[in-house]
Amino acid sequence: MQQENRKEQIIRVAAKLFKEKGYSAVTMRDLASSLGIKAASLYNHINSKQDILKSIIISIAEEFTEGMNVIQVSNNSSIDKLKQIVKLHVTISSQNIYGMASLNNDWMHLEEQLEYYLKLRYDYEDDFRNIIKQGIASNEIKDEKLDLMLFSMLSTLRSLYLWIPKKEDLNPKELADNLSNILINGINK
Amino acid sequence: MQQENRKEQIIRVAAKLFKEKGYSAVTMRDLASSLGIKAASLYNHINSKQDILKSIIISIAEEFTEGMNVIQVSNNSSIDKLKQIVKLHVTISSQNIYGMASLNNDWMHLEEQLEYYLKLRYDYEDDFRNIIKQGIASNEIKDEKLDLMLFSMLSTLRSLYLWIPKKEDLNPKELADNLSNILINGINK
DNA sequence: GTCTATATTTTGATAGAC
DNA sequence: GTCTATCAAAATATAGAC
Repeated sequence: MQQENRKEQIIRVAAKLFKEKGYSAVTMRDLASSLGIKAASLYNHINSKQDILKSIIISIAEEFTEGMNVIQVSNNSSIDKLKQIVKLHVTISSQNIYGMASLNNDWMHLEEQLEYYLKLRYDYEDDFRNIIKQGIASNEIKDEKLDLMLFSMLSTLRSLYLWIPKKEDLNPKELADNLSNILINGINK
Repeated sequence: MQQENRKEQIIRVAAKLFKEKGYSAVTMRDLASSLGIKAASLYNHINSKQDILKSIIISIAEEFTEGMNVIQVSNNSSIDKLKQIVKLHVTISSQNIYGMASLNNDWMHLEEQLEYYLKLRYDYEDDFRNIIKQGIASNEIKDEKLDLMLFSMLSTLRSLYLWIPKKEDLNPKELADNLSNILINGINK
């Protein structure tokens, strides 16, 4: 396990505070105070508050993009690709509980990187939609309300960061399996 | 249709801005500017920024509570109660697109009303969970992963405010029916 | 690498004229 | 009901000592 330097520590603690109150409501004094130093000292390690947000969001967004690229080129069925997507979200969310909050709620405060972020996001949704579409074409998935199915699955997956921390004894693989089952087969007996 | 007075207009426009940037990032000057007046003039109609947030969130939270109370006392099957919950979310979300953003993302900035809000929220989730539980007991719903089923449905329903605006020609009843079908029966063919 | 001191802007909110 | 003027506090960030 690699050692965490001060900059990484600042970003990690910032992400935690951003999850609790949102990016805009967290001050550099709040952040410094959480680290036991003065606000001015932060600037020896980071360029700006903006820059912290960028570090948090962009790295996670790129993880999703890379994960989706791997899934796309696999030769699995559409349903299996969906299961891989669920696993991707569970894995990344488990490892970035705090960062996922910023990704979901504070992306609009990105400035120079906003356009880049939005492109990654739209491309991801397009890839997701196309996998469902292929599943409809191959008769694996119901041929109705494509966008609504996408929205429903994506909403649940994007909210995982809120739910995972409430279940301490969570096995990521088991969660992914159970969640896949619910999303694909519903709750009906 | 009742006429909107200035206070109601302020709250409505504030909710829209809060959805775009979050409560903390919207200044009273932003809000005033959107209304074509000066920030100081706002205070002839409202007490504080806090008070605007409270007005937005609490009224919607109480709508959910009232809706859930009606559903609970009905004599419907558990599956039908779940369908009513879906309809409740679609209806309230359709009519409060902007307010739903604050309810979901800015509730932590409530101050005096925070405790009250959290009570409404927890009670709502408990009622929702109990309806699923009854469905399991009556053999309507799969007997597995109660909390995960609850989380999955609630995540989708709470995100409706993000999705509804993208579909202009939306019929709330049809949306509720289609969404119920997806949540209950899944996407599998 | 952290501190004190400080510059500059921006914030929510009030007083009082019209 | 809106304005101008203003306050006091809080914000991000920098300079320079240690």
